[in-house]
Amino acid sequence: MMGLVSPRSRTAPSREEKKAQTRARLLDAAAVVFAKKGFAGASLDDVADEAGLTKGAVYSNFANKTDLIRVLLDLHLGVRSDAIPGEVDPHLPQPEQAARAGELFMAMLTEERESYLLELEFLLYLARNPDERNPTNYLARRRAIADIMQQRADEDGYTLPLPAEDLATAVFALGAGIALERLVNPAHVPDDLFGRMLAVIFGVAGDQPGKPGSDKR
Amino acid sequence: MMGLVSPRSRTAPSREEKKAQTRARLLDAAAVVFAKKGFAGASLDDVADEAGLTKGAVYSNFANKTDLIRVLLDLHLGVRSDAIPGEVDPHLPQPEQAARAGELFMAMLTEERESYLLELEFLLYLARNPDERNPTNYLARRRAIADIMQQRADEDGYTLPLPAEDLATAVFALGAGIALERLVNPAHVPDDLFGRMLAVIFGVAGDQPGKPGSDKR
DNA sequence: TGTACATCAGTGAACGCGCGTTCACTGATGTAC
DNA sequence: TGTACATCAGTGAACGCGCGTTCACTGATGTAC
Repeated sequence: MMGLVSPRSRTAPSREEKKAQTRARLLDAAAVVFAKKGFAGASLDDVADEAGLTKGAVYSNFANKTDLIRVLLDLHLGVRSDAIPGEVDPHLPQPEQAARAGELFMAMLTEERESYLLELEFLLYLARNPDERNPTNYLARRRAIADIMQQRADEDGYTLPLPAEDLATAVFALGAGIALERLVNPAHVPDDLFGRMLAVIFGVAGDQPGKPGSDKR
Repeated sequence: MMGLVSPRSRTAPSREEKKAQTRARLLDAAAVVFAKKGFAGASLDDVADEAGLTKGAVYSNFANKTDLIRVLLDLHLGVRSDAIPGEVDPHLPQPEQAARAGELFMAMLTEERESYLLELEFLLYLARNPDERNPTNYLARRRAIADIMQQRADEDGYTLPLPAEDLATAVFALGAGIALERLVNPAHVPDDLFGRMLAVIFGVAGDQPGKPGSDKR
């Protein structure tokens, strides 16, 4: 998100700018390192090294390791998959929307295995530290998806098989479960499984095996 | 003086027996402690304390911490949910089978939160250590479920919406995702969500408006 | 504009603690006679 | 049956290392005049 080039950019960067930059580098490095080794398994030296800095830089920008984890958590959780509904053309027929959404999700999993590892680490952390303020915008995200699903169902004149919010929860859960399985056994999960399941769930399950003669439109 | 007992129990236990018992106590303790703190976060002192023993007992029974993790992994992975299909009465109508299986799964989640935390820790471990021999009997379990689903579909005369193996993968994934969400936000996942989704997926989702009554052959 | 001083982000070394691992030992169990 | 020795599971102390955290310092940036 670099906007207009400020006059500053010809000058030496200000202290504030440099500090913000350092902080960002540390957070990026932490995301990489924590995904790879876990919160407990990764050291602050690992993080600093990955960022090309020293541990002192970490302590100059964060109170301690836990604080770093919390800030990172606020920054990352759930960001991954929020963009998908907006990228699916709502004018396509429903089964193709399902297939397309499934495809996008699977592509994301493949490209950003690391993000998902980090997210799992976050979820475990939250599950083990329930006192921790839960920064999930989970309910807002779920409502957003639920609204989209309801709206498209209304427009296209079909009925959702479950209340929209519950369906949204289930779809998230299915995605998370598929992601998890893929993380451990990539070969066991076909690429189009998520899309096909979406089609089944939304009740427009195209052709079924053993049922010849079903026509695509 | 207690009366007659089996000869063994009057005798002092053999060395071998005592060792096996110690090993079992350590493994139980490790399951508890690793679920609570994670592999990296929990120390062997924690494990030994939980078992009422000392670290030396751990090293007398396992080569090192990694070995303990591996043995525990072999022992626990996937054991949780395998029993469910056998507990569902196959003579019930399909939607009730779905509801019943969902109910059993949810009850298990609630009662054995710790087991699922441990399983997640395992999965993360496997995802991060792909060299590790993957001890999952995952494929066997999947095939077993797939066979059961196929068989019941055949008997009751309906068609599975996806090839049985893929459907089994998806059902596992849905369960895992629901479990994950529940772990973090127990209140956000209705108790009967899994059962209702199973009913939807298996195509007997009560009445769907706009779809004429499906007849069994 | 230049000069002198103040600030403070990041450095690098140090500290102390907890951890995984090792090891000499002990005392109960097993074995030979 | 009893006696003498061997074995070995588990103990408890020790070791060394890596970690989170602290701190005196440095040198670039900021400020006052």
